[in-house]
Amino acid sequence: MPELPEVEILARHLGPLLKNRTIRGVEVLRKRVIAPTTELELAKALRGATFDDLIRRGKYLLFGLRSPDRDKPTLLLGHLGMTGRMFLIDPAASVPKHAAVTLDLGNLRFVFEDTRYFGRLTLDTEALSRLGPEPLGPEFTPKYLAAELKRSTQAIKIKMLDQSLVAGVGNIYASEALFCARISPRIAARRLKPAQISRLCECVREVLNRAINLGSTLALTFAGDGSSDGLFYYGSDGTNAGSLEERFAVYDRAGLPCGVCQTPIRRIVQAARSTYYCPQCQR
DNA sequence: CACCATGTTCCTTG
DNA sequence: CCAAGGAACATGGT
Repeated sequence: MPELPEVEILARHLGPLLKNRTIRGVEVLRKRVIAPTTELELAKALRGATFDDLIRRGKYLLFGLRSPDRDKPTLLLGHLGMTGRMFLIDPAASVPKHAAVTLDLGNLRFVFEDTRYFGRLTLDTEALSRLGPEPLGPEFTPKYLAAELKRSTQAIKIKMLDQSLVAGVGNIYASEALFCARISPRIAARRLKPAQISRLCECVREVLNRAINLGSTLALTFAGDGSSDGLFYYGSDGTNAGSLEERFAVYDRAGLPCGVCQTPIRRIVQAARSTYYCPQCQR
């Protein structure tokens, strides 16, 4: 569940649940997800530490912890990769098959589970230094975007996925934002006109905000039960998540009619990833 | 068996 | 040095 809106919703839910809980033990089941931190370093930094705050930056989660024996707060960086999830379970309950890291919180167990193990939970915060501005923050302006795009020959869709351009937009919302802005995903970034850049800037904010607002309305438990614990965006469960077509105008809708002009939505491959767009509306 | 999947990093090429 | 392209990572669903 991993683009900016989903990470934002997770942070809002998990933050209050973790606040003031102290870590009693650390269990690493997949070393690769904590790299380059070692098991020893992680256990040393986290055991006895207490959760303070949880914020999102791009698609990253930043856990702030305080320790009785340390002056400075400890920062723990999380990333969900493609399939990562984080939730709290009863310590007596079984740990999921692809659990990568678990934290003993006494009467609760924090679980970071990730079937593909592309995610991260690490003390290494270097990745943050490579991130561009927050799309919902004040730095992400048409002026900024124009300056960044003017030398790039890359297709705008591919450029939107560049986390150093803007942090948090992924494959789904890149397609959605370009549809909203009526811009062809194939056009070279440097060819965008000022009016298009302004629309794109606004549309990025709009699609992300709408997804966050939708996520805020859902009753999520983050209990790891698989139905309402954060998989609000793919999920079989149309019950509280709403169907895909209610949420996405073009993503995963190849062959289905465009909601504006009825032209069939097209799927193309760019940088080895699917892009969906309306060939009529997006010129 | 084939192809597809919400992401990032590393290596190569130009 | 930089931009861009592609492979790798790992597992599961269809």
